[in-house]
Amino acid sequence: MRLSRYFLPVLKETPADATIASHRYMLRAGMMKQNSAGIYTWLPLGFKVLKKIEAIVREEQNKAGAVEMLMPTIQSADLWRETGRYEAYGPEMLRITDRSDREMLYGPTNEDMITDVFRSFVKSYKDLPQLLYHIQWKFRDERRPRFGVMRGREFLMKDAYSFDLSQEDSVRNYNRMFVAYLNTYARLGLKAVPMRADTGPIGGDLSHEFLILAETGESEVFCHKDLVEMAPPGNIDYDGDLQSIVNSRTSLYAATDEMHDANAFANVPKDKQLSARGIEVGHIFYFGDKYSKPMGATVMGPDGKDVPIMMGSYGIGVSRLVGGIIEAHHDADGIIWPKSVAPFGVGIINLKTGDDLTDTACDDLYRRLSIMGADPLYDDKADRGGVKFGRMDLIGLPFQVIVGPRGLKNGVVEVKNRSTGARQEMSIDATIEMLSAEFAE
RNA sequence: CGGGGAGUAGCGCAGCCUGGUAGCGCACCUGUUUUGGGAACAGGGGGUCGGGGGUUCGAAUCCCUCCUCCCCGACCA
Repeated sequence: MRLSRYFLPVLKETPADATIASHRYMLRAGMMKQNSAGIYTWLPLGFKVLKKIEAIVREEQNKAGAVEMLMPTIQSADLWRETGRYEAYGPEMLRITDRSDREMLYGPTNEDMITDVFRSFVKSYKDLPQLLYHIQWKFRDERRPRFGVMRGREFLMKDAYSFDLSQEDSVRNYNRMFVAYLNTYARLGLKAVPMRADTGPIGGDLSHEFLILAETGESEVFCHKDLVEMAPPGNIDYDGDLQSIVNSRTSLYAATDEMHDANAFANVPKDKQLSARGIEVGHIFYFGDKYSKPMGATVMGPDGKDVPIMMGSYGIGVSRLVGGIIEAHHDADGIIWPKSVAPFGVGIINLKTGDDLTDTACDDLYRRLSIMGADPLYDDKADRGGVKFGRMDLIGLPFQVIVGPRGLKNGVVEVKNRSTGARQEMSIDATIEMLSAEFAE
């Protein structure tokens, strides 16, 4: 993409309303624009990142055996009445009526709807287990939206739902999601720690929140230090034994403040105790027949009797992750995108547009990097060097190739690694070779 | 929902106390000179001062009311 033809409204000054890094940088880097409290327009750069994160989440869900579908954003109130949630949900649910005065709502979540889908078609235990998901916009009318996309009212969420005959069977799906989440966050460049979460009235220990550590996190967390640096499971057989992987995490202490047990935490070796703040980026949940029972979602078991389906739900806040990743990866100059989610792979800075030699070298680089799949963003605008450097640092692409007449005289360009800040001069051929290795996948 | 703060040009702000033709910086447009870390000079465009009502000869400024946004807390299947 040539910057001169892109839509990238960067801001020089920080909007007064933004107080945390991710919010500031998303506004300044032209990733989004606020429309009202907790509701944002995703501008091209932000949208591109959002879609990359979504793609990684999708790939990992598919690997784990989940099946994608899509449910609507607008739901009928009747469905929610069946589970009693229409009354119970409260003012966080955006309720609307259509032209015929039918009561509708903008979905804050989809348990009721997926249960309805399931009961419409599945009648036998032989069709279990099932694991379905979709990635869809949600709306929760938060009392206090804040921190940009970190706590928006409208947000993009991946929500998966599992259906099993028994709780024991449910654990297999639960573990699939648990492991898939570890892999997902690792690919996104995040160190997410699963922590025991409140299961509400259901009981048991089948609920975990995944949190990334960050100063600006909304929750206070306590955990064993080793959990933070633990390597992801990677490519494993999702139909194999996942329990040992899950155990490797759950055997170490980790809890948010609501679940914190100071006595248990005291048993963690002093030098391994970590108390910090965290951002919740995922939540997995087993809730049994909470929805299937009131909605009459049953299947016939091997013994010929109808039994309610045992369900779980598994959420990842996709739009929140955009902010979460920035919170984890930025410096005073701007964002530092992990390669996997960077909106573009490489930035090309032309320090003297209009100069034949420089233009030609940039065009050549741009073409070759494009073919290579490095997805370059070529700053071909007429701005001065300083403006271009600042802008490129702000939007945080992993690599910058700086091209100017001075270097070209000696046959070199400068390659800057945004993350380390290291720069080195090399020929264009060497640059292509080096970046080609970086983007080989 | 409790407490606090703020709405004046695209962004950041001053002006309000003490009423009298709406300003500054950046951004934007034109021109000239510049050009390897956010250029200089000259000229220029852009405003229902959040909305409504009131007081007054006169309201960005004083009064009433509504709306919106932000921060702290509580809340967060």
